[in-house]
Order: sequence, then structure tokens, then C-alpha cells
Amino acid sequence: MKVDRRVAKSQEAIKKALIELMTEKSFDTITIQDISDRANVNRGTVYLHYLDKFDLLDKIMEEHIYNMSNFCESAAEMNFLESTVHCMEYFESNYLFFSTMLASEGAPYFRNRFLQFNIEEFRKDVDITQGKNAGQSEDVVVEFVANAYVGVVEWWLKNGMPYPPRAIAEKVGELLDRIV
Amino acid sequence: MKVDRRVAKSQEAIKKALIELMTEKSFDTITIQDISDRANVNRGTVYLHYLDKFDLLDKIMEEHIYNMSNFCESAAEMNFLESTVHCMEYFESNYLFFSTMLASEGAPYFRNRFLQFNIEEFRKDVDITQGKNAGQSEDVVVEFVANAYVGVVEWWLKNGMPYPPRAIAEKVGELLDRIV
DNA sequence: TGTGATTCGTTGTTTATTCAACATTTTATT
DNA sequence: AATAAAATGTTGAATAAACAACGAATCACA
Repeated sequence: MKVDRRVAKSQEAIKKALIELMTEKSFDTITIQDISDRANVNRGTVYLHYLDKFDLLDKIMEEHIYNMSNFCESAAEMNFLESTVHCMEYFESNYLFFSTMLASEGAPYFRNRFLQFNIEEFRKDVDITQGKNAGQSEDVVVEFVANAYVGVVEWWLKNGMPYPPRAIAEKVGELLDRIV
Repeated sequence: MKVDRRVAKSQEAIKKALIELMTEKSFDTITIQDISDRANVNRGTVYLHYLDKFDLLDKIMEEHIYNMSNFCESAAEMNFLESTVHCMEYFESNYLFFSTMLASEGAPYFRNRFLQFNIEEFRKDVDITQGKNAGQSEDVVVEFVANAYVGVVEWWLKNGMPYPPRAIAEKVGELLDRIV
């Protein structure tokens, strides 16, 4: 079933408003009033869709994780390098969101959520029954590689993407290849 | 009385949509369907506010004429040069609208409307009872100067504003000074 | 500590927008 | 010229959003 156009527009405006505000001030100083003002929406409309600003932030994060997941799965038939390039391009095209969410100290929520997602993803790829990780601990390898990956992405975004997506993908890809 | 937020948002989206579409194709090939799609608004909403696309275009034009008028009157206490600079800056900041409306062959409406407005404005300044235009025909002087002014503005916008507002204002101002 | 201001979360009512449907008209294609 | 496809202009019912109002909670600061 498709959502009403009004619902979609209101929610888009509200989500965009929060992201924007988070680039300007700390999350806990942001009020619902601020958000509805910026979104050009009645204050009650925010409560119509979200419990509070934390719920709103949660929904935004989940949606981005979900989109990112789909986007990267759509690259499943590609080889490893191409799929990494694909993901970096996703980060690039959603730069405002990711840089805000990773940079903002007020939102360690997202970094954790993002890390958890990547842990699950890498877990699918790690094989400790054979190959270079035979005999290793799955948890250790997975934590190791996920933290490394997230850290680099974080650095890349915080520093204004000093390399183009393909270049960073190649560098990261080469390192990931040594682990998983 | 202030307008409902929904009304304002819908109308803004619809007006923006038409301007955008006019940069892409001729006015008469644009349908109400196109406009509502681009504005992300139900087709019925367009009819709720406007009779048809001509009425919509009329309202857009009138609104811009009105805004421009206010903006330039707000410069009434300035000297001649400064007020001309002010007007050029208005054109610059509404470049999308004016260049579209003046460039688009499908909209000779606006050029005429714009010209008429300027004729009325210059008529206030022309004095045939004394000074350099003593004995002249008011209609002739007014038509002369308004057409000249509109022509230059049109040229300036169509050619991507090759001079900054102040520079073009100085050049035009010097010429206007010789007439009125 | 107290007091005024702001935000909160909720409510009831009003209103604008959506959506689907329809017959009609215009436009495009064969 | 005939036919299909798309746009028109209009309905009625459903619904999301706006708005104003409220007491309660929180914040600012004297």
C-alpha cells in the first residue's frame, strides 16, 4: 500500500529539518519547535508521526541503514571492488546525512548502529573453517574488520572525502582483502 | 489574515514547478499534469487555486511585478544610481524567473506586462513642462525610455549577466540620465 | 528558592489536500 | 478519417494537516 502524498512530504520535511539542524547545533539543544519551524510544518504534525525527537532520529537512522543495505545488496553480482565503489558512492551522495551523523558528537547512536550493521554484513563473508582465517575466532575477525571499515569511512567523510569514491574503494578494498 | 500553511506550500510548489518546466520546454506544451507531477501535488489541487495554466502564469507574473515594485519603491529615498543598483540586484536574485520569462518565446506575455509596468513607472519621472524634455511628447519619451530600459535588462539577463549589478546599473543609469 | 518563559504532549475542530472516478475534450498515430 | 491515448475539468468521500487551546513539565535566571 502506498502512503498518502501528504504523509510522505511532511515526513521528508521533518527528517530533512532535523539533519539540517544537527549540522548547526547539538542534538540535545534541538527542540520539537525548532524542527517543526524548520520543516515548515505544524508542531502537532511531528507528534503525529513520531513520539519525540529520539524516535525521529531512530527512524531516520533505520531508514538510512535500510537504504544503504538495499543499495549495497543490489551490487551483489558485482565483484568485490565494484561493490565497494558502489557503497562509497552511496556515502558520497548522502554526504550531508553521514557526515552529520558521524561527525556530530551528540549522535554516537548512529556510529554504533552503523557499526552493528557492518558487523552483521561482514559476518556473512568471514569463513573460519578454511582459508586465511582457518582457526581464527569469528567474533574477533568480524569486530576487527568492521571497526576498521567504519573507521575509515568515518575518517573519509569527516575530512571532506579527500579521495574520489573509486580511489578510496580501491585502497580500502586492498586492505579488506587481506583480512576477509 | 494569514494564509494557511498548506495553501502557501502548495502554491509555492506549483509556481516553482511551472517556472522550472518553462526552462525545459515551451509553455504551450506544458500540461496541468506536468505541473502537478513536478510540484508533487494532486492534479485537483492545481484547479483548487488556479483556473488553468494561463491563470497560473498570470498570477505568477503579477506577483513578481508586485514584489519588484515594492522592492524598488523601498529604494525611493536612495539616489538614482543606488535605486537602479537595487533593481538590478533584484533581477539577479530572481534570475531563474526573469531569464525564463524573458527568454522563453512562449511567454511574450511577461515582456509586455513588464514593459507596461515600467512605462507607468517612468511616466512618474518624466516632466515635459520644464528641463530637458520641455515641449516633448510625454508618451514618446516614456515609451522611448521604457523600451530602452527593458531591452537592456532583457539583454543582460539573456546573456548571463555579463556585468555585475552595480556595473550594469552605472552604464544604464548614465544613459537614462540623458533622457529623463 | 522562586518566578516567568518556554517547551511539551495532547485535545477538538476546521480546513486543505488527496484520491478515485467520471464524461468530455484534445492530441497523437495509423 | 478513424481510433487510441492523454489531458481536461469536475465531482464526493476520506483523511492528513493546520490551528488554537490547554495544563503540566522544564528551563532560565534573578
